[in-house]
Amino acid sequence: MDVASHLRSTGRRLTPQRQLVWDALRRSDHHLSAEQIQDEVARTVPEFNLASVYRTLALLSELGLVTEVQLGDGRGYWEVAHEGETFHLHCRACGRVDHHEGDLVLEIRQHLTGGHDFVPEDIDLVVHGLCGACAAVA
Amino acid sequence: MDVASHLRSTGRRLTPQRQLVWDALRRSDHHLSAEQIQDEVARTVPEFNLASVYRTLALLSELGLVTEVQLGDGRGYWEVAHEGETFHLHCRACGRVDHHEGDLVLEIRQHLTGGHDFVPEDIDLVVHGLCGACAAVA
DNA sequence: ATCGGTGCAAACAATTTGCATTAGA
DNA sequence: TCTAATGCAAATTGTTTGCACCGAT
Repeated sequence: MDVASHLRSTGRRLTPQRQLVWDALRRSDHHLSAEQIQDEVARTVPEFNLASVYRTLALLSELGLVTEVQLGDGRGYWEVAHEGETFHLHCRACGRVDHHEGDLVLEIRQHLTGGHDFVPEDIDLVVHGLCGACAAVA
Repeated sequence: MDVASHLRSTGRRLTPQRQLVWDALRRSDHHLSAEQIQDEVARTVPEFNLASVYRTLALLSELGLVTEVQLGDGRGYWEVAHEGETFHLHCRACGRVDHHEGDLVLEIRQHLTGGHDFVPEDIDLVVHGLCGACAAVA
């Protein structure tokens, strides 16, 4: 589950930059934009290059180690890839994003497989609304 | 259901540009990006301004007449707003996008309302995969 | 005659890319 | 060593905005 082996197995090199981006994502409990990753890494390695963040994310994504989520504000947010299929609960008040494992996405897949003339692959499900805390205040 | 009345009722003006953008969307059987709308309109009115397309889309969206969909390529696609809740089936081979009415989105809403500590509002569901025709060829 | 709307061009923001330099393997 | 990866800055892309002019009401 470490980057090193994933990289080596595809002939890629392990660089400090890649390790740092990966570490930042693992360490974080929430989704990070490319710029947030840069900021995070820059806390220990100032002047960390943003282009490297993007290139690393593209690579890690290709290797299936990270995933991008679109939350509706036009920029991409990244997280360590999950095992099962998950969807996102995005609070419009505090901005927090939770994942939800569970069988919902699977149900969607099954729903589609029966009858609809379509072979589902990736399912992007983002639910916008209010998280418990924010709903309580409102 | 025409733009004119919607605009007038909110004190907005009906301009040829707005009418043209609306017509282009109504006429189209699929989702259009801002640039595609410009191209479409430009067939009858060359030199149609792209900024006006964006401004018109923002306005029509605010009035609830059109909706934006994010298909994953970073740009926005637009369609005339639907009555019920729908989701999108996006074919990665031919690029076609179908909507699906039906109770799936409603089920998702219900699923969330029971137990999960979250108040769902907008549900963005895009299923990427292969449409019937493309799946047959593959 | 009023403002609201348009066109144009410049501003923006997120992401990508070309190229010379650096550094894993 | 040898080629892949980085840093930097410039280029792209989709979208937004400031402002002078124009036109729907």
